[in-house]
Amino acid sequence: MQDVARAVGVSPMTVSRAFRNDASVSDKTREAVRQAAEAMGYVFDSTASTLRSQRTGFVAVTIPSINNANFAETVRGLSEALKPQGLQILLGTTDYDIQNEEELIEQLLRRRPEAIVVTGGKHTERARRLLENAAIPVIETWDLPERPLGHVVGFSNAAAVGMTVDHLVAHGATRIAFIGGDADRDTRGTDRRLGFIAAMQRHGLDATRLIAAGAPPISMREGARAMARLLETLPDTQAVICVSDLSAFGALSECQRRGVAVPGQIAIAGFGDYEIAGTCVPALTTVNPFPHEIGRKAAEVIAAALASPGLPPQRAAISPGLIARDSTG
Amino acid sequence: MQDVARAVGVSPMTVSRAFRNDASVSDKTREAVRQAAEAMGYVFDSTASTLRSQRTGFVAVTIPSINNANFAETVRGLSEALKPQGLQILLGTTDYDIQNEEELIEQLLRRRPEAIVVTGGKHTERARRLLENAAIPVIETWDLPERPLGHVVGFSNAAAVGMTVDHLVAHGATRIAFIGGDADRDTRGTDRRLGFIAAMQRHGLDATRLIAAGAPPISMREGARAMARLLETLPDTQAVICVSDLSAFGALSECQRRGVAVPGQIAIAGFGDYEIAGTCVPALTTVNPFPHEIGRKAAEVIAAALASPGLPPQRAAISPGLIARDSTG
DNA sequence: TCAGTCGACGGGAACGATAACATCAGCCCC
DNA sequence: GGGGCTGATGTTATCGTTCCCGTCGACTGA
Repeated sequence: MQDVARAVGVSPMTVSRAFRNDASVSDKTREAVRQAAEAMGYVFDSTASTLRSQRTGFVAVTIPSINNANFAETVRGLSEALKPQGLQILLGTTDYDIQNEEELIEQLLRRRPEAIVVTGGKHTERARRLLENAAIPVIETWDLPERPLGHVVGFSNAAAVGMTVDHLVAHGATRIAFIGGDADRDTRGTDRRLGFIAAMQRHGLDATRLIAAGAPPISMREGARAMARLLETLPDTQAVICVSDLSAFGALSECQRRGVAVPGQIAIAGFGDYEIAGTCVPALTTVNPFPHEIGRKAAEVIAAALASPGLPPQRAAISPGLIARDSTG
Repeated sequence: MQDVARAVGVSPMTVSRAFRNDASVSDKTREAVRQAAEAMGYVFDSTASTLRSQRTGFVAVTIPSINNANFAETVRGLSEALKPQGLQILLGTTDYDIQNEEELIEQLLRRRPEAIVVTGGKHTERARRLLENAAIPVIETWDLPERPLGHVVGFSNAAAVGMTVDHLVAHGATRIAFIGGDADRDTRGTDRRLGFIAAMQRHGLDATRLIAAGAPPISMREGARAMARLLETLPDTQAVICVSDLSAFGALSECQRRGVAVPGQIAIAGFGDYEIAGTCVPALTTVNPFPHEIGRKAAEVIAAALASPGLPPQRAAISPGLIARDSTG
């Protein structure tokens, strides 16, 4: 910056101002600075700017996996809405593990983000402390935690699966199964299973047809294997709800391989409204949790919280939408 | 850090050393520092460390879209292999546009990454200049550029599609079509189309059955629409290669809706070995570009380049593997 | 004409760590 | 016993910006 200043014949302070568009610099000077910088190959150094101004321009985001269209959509929504505010996403993945999440959160906080968005509402005690001490807006997403850390933009995974159960029951199904992961690692998956059980009991139906398909997140392949197990052990099942569209599609593919008619012999529903759910034959009944909307709203909350630091914790509840398609008749 | 130092009764320098595991500090002191920091809720500030040490611990990565399982896998491979080296990924998306890429690269370079990984080998002139001036290792991936900027970890998209053409021709197909995006925006998609044309000509076959399915990246839905168009305009087509497995699955689903037998009436091949290709019925013939491997190797190159600054540009060619499945007989 | 205002720009200190060098006690070994 | 070495710690200056305050000339309006 010194060098650029010398080249233009101004002070470093003026160069600094020229690079930020807000400060009072004449257009002529600004243009001269830009050109000199471009010619010299100078690239502004945010690390120094960050230290002095105490503004990093980062928003930290944790998601379970980058290889998941739903979370990717949330990140995209966030990113799009944060960009005009001059904020950039610093992304990390937890691999569906709250221990990893704790470590990741610490890593991210060292970078001094201006806000942090986490997926889910279940964290280790130390992670909670870290987030509380960070003195920045915290947004929990994809869940409606009972004991929120700060702001919340999410929905009830249990209630969303309840909608699917209601839909199947309305179509006359009574022997309904649930395919999900087997551990408590994926808390959203667990919530969906619990939501299934609660809804079945509410209808006075048997809620014990639970197929555990391995360590979450369960893939198409695991969904297929789980369906094979279901067809063999509980062949009179009329409908099955899968923890995600991916496993639901795997289940559907297994039926196709075995010549089991869907929905004729067994109805299948998924979760997430992945693109595949609308494309495959028969198209899958699913629930749209509006992942992009979650990201967009989280960005709005961040903007509001940064604008007025005393803002009380916001709670934006998203209403997932049931999408009834051919796979459930 | 001052406060922690006071609490423990040492100098800030000792605290600094205690936080980095390499320096010579007694175990007792280190432990005392950790505990004091934990108790006081102190979180290490990388921004300051970064400025003085000129080490950010960032590796910048640009990908076209976060919502793509192939690129996500590359990022995962990178991330896993960089973590043990104490490097963290700073991710940005270009939305398949080299103008966006230019802007993104500038944004990322301001953060002073220690290396940068870009997807593809086509960039604006200014982006090339920025990368060359940055004086850090540059790794181009998912391509084998003729005029590389630095290191390369990739494969020839054209040759990969050539393998698929060879496979179909070996199975007796002569009237083969290609479904892809319509613009030059997605350079890898364009390379695949050109590779298709070249391979067809090499076999002395008609290479004009090209279906343009809209602005890249083309989705399942667009693949389905393109297949509808293909079946209507060129009904004697024996096989079709799609620019990705997603569009290939869309094409397959359209055949299923129309009762067109796959592979009996028309064979379908995709690209990318997405999970869906191995799950759907019939399973899709595809090409595995080993995206995770690309990420892993890129991380290796980064490690080598950071260890020995004079390292000549590396060129790691990945050999994509054809996976023949039921969809091509 | 002159006080007041405003826009454009400069000087010096500071953000919170760490590189580089200095110090110092304890130990080893001839 | 003293020189040399090693491990643990302290001191000073510094990374490249920006905050804070100040200066200076031009313009305005009575």
